[in-house]
Amino acid sequence: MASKESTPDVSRRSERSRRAIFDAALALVGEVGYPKTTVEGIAARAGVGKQTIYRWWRSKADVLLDAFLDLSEQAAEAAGQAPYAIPDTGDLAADLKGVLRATVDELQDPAFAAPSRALAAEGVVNEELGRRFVARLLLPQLELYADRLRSAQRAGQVRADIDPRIALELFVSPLAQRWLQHTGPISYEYTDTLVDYALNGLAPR
Amino acid sequence: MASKESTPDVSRRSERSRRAIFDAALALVGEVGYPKTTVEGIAARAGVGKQTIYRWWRSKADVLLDAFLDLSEQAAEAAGQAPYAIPDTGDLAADLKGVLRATVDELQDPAFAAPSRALAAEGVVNEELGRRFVARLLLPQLELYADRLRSAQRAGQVRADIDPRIALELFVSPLAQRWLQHTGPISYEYTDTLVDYALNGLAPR
DNA sequence: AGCGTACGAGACGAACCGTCTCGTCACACC
DNA sequence: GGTGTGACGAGACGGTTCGTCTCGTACGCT
Repeated sequence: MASKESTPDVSRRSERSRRAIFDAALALVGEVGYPKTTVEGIAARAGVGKQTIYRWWRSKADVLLDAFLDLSEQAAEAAGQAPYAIPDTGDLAADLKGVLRATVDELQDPAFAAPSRALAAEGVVNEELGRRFVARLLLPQLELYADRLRSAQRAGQVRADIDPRIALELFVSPLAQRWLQHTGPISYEYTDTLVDYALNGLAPR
Repeated sequence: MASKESTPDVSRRSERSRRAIFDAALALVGEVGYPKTTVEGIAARAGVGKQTIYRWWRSKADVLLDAFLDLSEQAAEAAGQAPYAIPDTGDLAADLKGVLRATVDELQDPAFAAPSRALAAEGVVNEELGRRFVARLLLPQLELYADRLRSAQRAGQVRADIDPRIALELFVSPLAQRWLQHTGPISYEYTDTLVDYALNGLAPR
């Protein structure tokens, strides 16, 4: 006897509907924007009853989070084995600049940017969803930077007393803020500059 | 003959209603959250007809932006003459740490944080409003940091070839991102560390 | 084979939306 | 001061979406 609140019988779930809902949600967010995307609209486009959505998710934000996670997994598989590991050529500055340039490209891709923006915005105001978004998407990404910085510490290219988890924010957060809040333009030149400033510092050497 | 689209006769506007709407909007956002704040709710609480709100603003986000700008001005006046100018004692690190600590306190204040969060979130997804939010609130703040950094450049404490507008992001953006996206805790120790890392760089000196 | 349950479809009341229409009253203008 | 214009509070209105519910159908465990 399953608890009344728990999700229904997962083994009988229609994979076909699940995928159709993901596709419809991502498409709608890209086409009409997040605020105008409705559960009814998703259901209609997916050829699915509303109840089927409400049976498995609690809100449209929930649907979009799962849809985006699914999209990310697909993208990761398509991109090859290691999902977005940061290269380690021994040249820290070059490695970081390369990854940030790839991120810049990603942020310009509407298919990726629209749902990502929507989820980030929802997370700002809805703490519970925000924490899930961060834990499942953002933090794993940040951890890759931390790993690369630790490697640089072992190589003596970064001071040993530096906390990698904070250090990475010096170049990641500015890019994130410019993108999210439109506080400035985004370009390769900009991210390259961030890396240079972060590694060398603002004070004269 | 005024254009049909322009705002109605401003000289006949009720200041009483304007203030009541601001108070109600800020109170509701703080109490029930931004998504559950409605135009009808604001009108009812302010003791005002809905039309009076739609006559002067286009959306609840617009109302909240004006309400928050008003709140900021009041706070600035109450805090004294110069609105949040960054002190210049000659010790750049200490000055920055002081201001950032004050910002940390501000971000913990619910009366200030709730509407600020709501506007930031709306701005992420609504670019037009986002740009106004940034132009009228965020950029003026950032310019103060840029000014302080330019002063430090003249004093030889910051390299002359550094772009102050980008440099300030090294310590401002990480704090912003942690606060907005809940990517990590916020504390004096954290912001102090950011300033140290940014000024001295991650690489060994 | 059959039972159970997820499914598509859509009806339902509730909440808000944004527009509109009242009658009232404050204030700008003369 | 007197007058008339237009903003005001109030709320009715149709439309949209919400989240719940109730059907009959058909898929998939056991």
